[in-house]
Formats: sequence, C-alpha cells, structure tokens
Amino acid sequence: MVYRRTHQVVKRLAARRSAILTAAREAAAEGGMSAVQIAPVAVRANVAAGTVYRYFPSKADLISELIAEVSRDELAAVRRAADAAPGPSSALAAAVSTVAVHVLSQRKLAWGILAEPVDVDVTASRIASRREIVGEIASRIDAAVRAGHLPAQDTQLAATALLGALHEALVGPLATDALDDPAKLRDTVQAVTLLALRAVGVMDARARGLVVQAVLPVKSLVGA
Amino acid sequence: MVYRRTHQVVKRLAARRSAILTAAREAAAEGGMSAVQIAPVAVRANVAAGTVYRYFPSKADLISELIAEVSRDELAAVRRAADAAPGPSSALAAAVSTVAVHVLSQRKLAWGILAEPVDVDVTASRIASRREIVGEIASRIDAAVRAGHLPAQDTQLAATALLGALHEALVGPLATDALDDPAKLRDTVQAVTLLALRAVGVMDARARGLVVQAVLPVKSLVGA
DNA sequence: TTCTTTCCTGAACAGGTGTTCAGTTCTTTC
DNA sequence: GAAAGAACTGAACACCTGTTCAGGAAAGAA
Repeated sequence: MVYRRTHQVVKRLAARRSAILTAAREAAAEGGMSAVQIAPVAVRANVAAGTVYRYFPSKADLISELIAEVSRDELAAVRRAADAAPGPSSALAAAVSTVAVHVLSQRKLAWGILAEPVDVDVTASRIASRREIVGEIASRIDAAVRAGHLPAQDTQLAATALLGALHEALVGPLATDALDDPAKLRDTVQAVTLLALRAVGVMDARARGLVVQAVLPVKSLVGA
Repeated sequence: MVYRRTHQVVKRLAARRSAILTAAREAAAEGGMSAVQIAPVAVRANVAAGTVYRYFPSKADLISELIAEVSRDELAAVRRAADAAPGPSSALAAAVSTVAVHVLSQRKLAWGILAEPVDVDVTASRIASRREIVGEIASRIDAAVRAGHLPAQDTQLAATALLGALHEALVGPLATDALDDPAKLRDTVQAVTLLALRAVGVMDARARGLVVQAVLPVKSLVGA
C-alpha cells in the first residue's frame, strides 16, 4: 500500500508554502523584519505555528527564502529596465533609477531585506542578494566603460558603493520619507541617480540628460 | 550623619564606568556588537554583572553610550583632518578619506556602531551618530559649493549617500579585507575617495589630485 | 469502509540573556 | 571602633520566541 500525493494535494501544498511566504513578505513590508515571527506569520497564513516547520526547516530558512524571492523580483525589474535602454550609459542610469524607485516604494521591506537586525543568521542570503544586484550594476558599468563612456575603474567596488549610497540615502535612518509627494519622489530619484552616475565618471552635462531619460519611464512604475 | 563621596571614591567610580565602556568597546572591536553582552563585558571589566547596572540603566544605554563615544572620536578625527586641509575641496577629500581609513582600520567596530543587528533598540544613538558625521560632511560639501568648486545640490542627501557608499564598500558584507596589505588599503581608500568626490561633482582630473593630497597625510594614521 | 500514511494542530518546552535583589563588603562619619 | 550609608556580588528570575511532538484530522490505497 503506497501512499502517493495526488496532483490536488501537491497543488495545495505549494499554495500553503506560497501563502506562508506571502504572509512573511506582508509582515515584513508592514512592520519590518522584526514583525516576521513564526506565530504571527502562521496566523496570517491561516496555519498553525507547527505547520510552518513542515515547509521551512527553521525561521532562518523562511527569511532566507523571503530575501531570495524579493531579490529575484528586484533583479528582474532592474534587468528589464536596463535592457530597454538605448545604450550602455542609459542602461546604467535606468538600472540605478529602478533600484531607487523600488527601495523607495517599499522602504520597510527593502530595509528588512538588506540591513535590518534579525535574530537569526541570514547573512548568507543577504550577501547573495547584494551580490546579485551589485553584479548586475557592475556589469552595466563595465559595458559603459567598454563603450568608452566611462573611465576604467574597479567596477565591483563602484557598484557596491552605489548600492550603499542608494540605500543609505533612500531607506537609511536619515532618509526622509519621499513617498508622500510624487514630485518629491521624482526629484529624489533624480538626485541620487545623478550622484551615482557622476560617481562612476559620467560627465555632469551628459549625466543630467541620462537621468531624465531614465527617470521618465521609471515613473510609471511608481505605485505598481 | 551624611555620607559624602570622597574625591578618591569619585575617581574610582569614574574609572569603573570607563572600564566598563572600554570593555564593551573592546568586545565590539573583537567580536562585533553581538559580543557585547552584559556578563562577558562585566568579566572583562573585572566587575560583577549586577555592577554594570549601577552605571548603566540598561544594556541599551551602555551600547548607546558606546556608539556616542566612538562617534565622537571619529567626528573629531574628521574635523581635524578637514581643518588641516588648504581649501574647501581638499577639506572634503580629507574628510572622506579619514572616514574611509577609520572604518577600514576598525571594521568590526564600525559595522557594529553603524548597522550590525543588536537585540536592544539603539536606533536613536545610531541616528545621532550618523547625523554628526553626515552633518560634518554636508557642511564641507556646502563650503566647496559656496567656493564655486561644486555645483549646487542637496548637500544633506549627498552626504548621506557618501556615507552609505563608504560603509557598504568598505565594511559591508561584500567588502574585501583590505587591511592585510598597506598598498591595497591605500588603493581602496583612493578609489572610494575618488568615487565620492566625483559623485558630488568634482571634475575627474581635479579629483585625482585632491585624492592624492588627502590620502597621503592620512596614511600616517593607519595603525594608530 | 477500513487501514495506512501524510499532514496539521497548538500547547508545552527549551535556551539564552537581560535584569533583579537579598546578602556581603567597603567607605564614611562621629 | 561602631553605626550607617553606599557599592558590589552573583545566583536566581523573567521573558520572549523559536522549536518540538503527541494527538487528531485528512487523504490515498484496497
């Protein structure tokens, strides 16, 4: 007598798993990582606390997967925006602006994913998350360097610095909330994008043009 | 019969308090903030756990004061370096380089002060710590703008971004250890300083010169 | 329907660490 | 030297959450 999972059961299991992850994501978006606790997440996902452990070996695994998921989404958005740009420099501008808009749109989530204190060790997935985005930005910088638009440089270091600049300026504790006013949001995104482009060596006049190019299409993402 | 603290006692109390803070600082420098636990710190300071509470109402207060202390030291160093510079642009370069050298010299401590997860709430003192440094850098950028060396900009935002860039690039999880090799350390400091100066609008050629000016004197600080 | 396997539940458990406090030691005053 | 106040000790306490697990429910095989 062999027990076999019906297709229906497989689907339900997947749905539950997804529901738990979604609950965790919502909790993080609303209250930061500190709100991602097993019991509350279980309640939100309509399961018992113990059930969470049938899907995730530990809280660390749950959060790690949450980080990976959010990170995947962001990376995809950045790639999409950059690939749609007409040239390597605009691609870089688009990538930076996209990151900026994303973190501004979901500040608590971004802060949680990136840097908020968590009681379990999620260093590995946070590093992986950073690596993905930094790698993407670094390769865009590289492309611009190869195209002769930027001076040669340590692109990995530069990309890391850009990520840090964006996060500290936009979601760090000193960041002012820029979401209440669309115009302010646009200005902020423009300002940090300009800063980032100049940092890697784009000439000022050219940078201004690229920023406008990059920010305009990205505006449509706001609120999405 | 009134009890009055003798001068000697006052001195001893102050020494104890300072010993506890120093123990906390050492613990943080060696093992990060997670190593700053009441019991171990008490042992290191040669007092009982309960004694710590005669000097600090709670662990949060202890850590907050630690953060404030380290922050004061850093701010003083930055001011000293910037004030010694010949002009506003070099002052900015010196300030940035000093921050860079400091965080590289004490990576664990810097990471702990700034961003490492702590089980108690030290948000307020972390914000204060950032504000001090960011304020200092912002005022240096301001000075350079007023001198006509930089384009007008949101200096607060720029300074915040610079701080984030430095930290992410130098002590963040993606940072490579640059302390093992003096030459590498110098190159890294130069690279991030250059990045920072360009970000706020210093022209490339001029930036290179400023970086060299700023990094040379700062090298003597390494190891101090 | 009945047996077996899997899945789910949620109260109890466990572990680690900040904090307390009754008892002890040291200081000051007279 | 003795009384009184202050400081110190460190074991016990308290609290908070992640994790477990015995019992029960649901789903598949026969």
